[in-house]
Amino acid sequence: MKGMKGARVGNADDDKHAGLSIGEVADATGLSVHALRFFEREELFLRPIPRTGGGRRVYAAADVEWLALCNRLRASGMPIAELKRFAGLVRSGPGNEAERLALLQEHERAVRARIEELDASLEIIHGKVLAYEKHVREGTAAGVWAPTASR
Amino acid sequence: MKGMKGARVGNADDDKHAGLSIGEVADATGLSVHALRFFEREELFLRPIPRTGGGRRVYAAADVEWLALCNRLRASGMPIAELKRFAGLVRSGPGNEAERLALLQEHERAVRARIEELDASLEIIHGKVLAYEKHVREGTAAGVWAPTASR
DNA sequence: GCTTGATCTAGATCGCAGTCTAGGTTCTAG
DNA sequence: CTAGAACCTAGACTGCGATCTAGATCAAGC
Repeated sequence: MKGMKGARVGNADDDKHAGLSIGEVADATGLSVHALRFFEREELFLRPIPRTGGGRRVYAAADVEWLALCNRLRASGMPIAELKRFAGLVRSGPGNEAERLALLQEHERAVRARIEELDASLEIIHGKVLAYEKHVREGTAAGVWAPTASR
Repeated sequence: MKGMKGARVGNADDDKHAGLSIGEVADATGLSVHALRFFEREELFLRPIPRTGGGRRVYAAADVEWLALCNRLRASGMPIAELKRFAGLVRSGPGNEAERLALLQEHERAVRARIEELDASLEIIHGKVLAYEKHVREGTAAGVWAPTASR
């Protein structure tokens, strides 16, 4: 029972999972323990993460859920600074929902724009792929290949 | 006629545009002159860019076309290192088309995967936006908002 | 000829988002 | 009691992709 991380054995909350260690949260979210500490320094959590008597972080399921959303926002290109702003809004409680909405809408807009840009690039790239496929298949220099000329 | 950069006045190739200055290429491609020099150091061009007697770079239309493709590849997330590899393949002339094709196919695959990831994130984010819109409209706490709890 | 703007090289610096290190401390199984 | 895994803090370092600086040169219009 060495590599069992923070699971307090025979603690009766083996199932209830009252608190999670940083390692468990890392496993659950895919973030590294380094990243989790970094996120905390950057104030990306919705609350100060509480500690055990020994000084270790004790996360709740809600923190993991929040991190899952953070992961989505990050994966869709939201910079840390903006995520931080969002976290700050949520942290300061009700009353700023319109602001949060605006932030999310703006991000949604950005993501859609990014997807469109990728679609446009994809079209070009796919065109190149087709040209090269044809070239490789038939030997016809339909794309452009001369080292000096271009492409 | 001060800000006319590299256009050689009355040189008869006002229209033919035999050679472009770095500034003109910057304007044409959206890359900064710094970036263009950086690209050259990184060997991303298909040829050594020739110089005037005075040591200034003289680009050809083909270079601009190549940069346009580079921009597309970069915009779709291709790292400089991979672009460099591609440039190297093209530079070394015919005979490696299959390798170029493989590189482009792999990139196409990566771009499609990235788009799918963004689509997935977008769905989540849009869901949040809808929840917040409803909340702001109706005051119903349908999303999750408590500062301590989560979200 | 002189001023002004564009360009040159080499190298330093930047922002982002972590990642890693050093030097400890805490826990838990055996 | 002890080994070893997991954890702690503060701060240094990394990789990428530029971007900027310094100090000089070149080119064009007046």
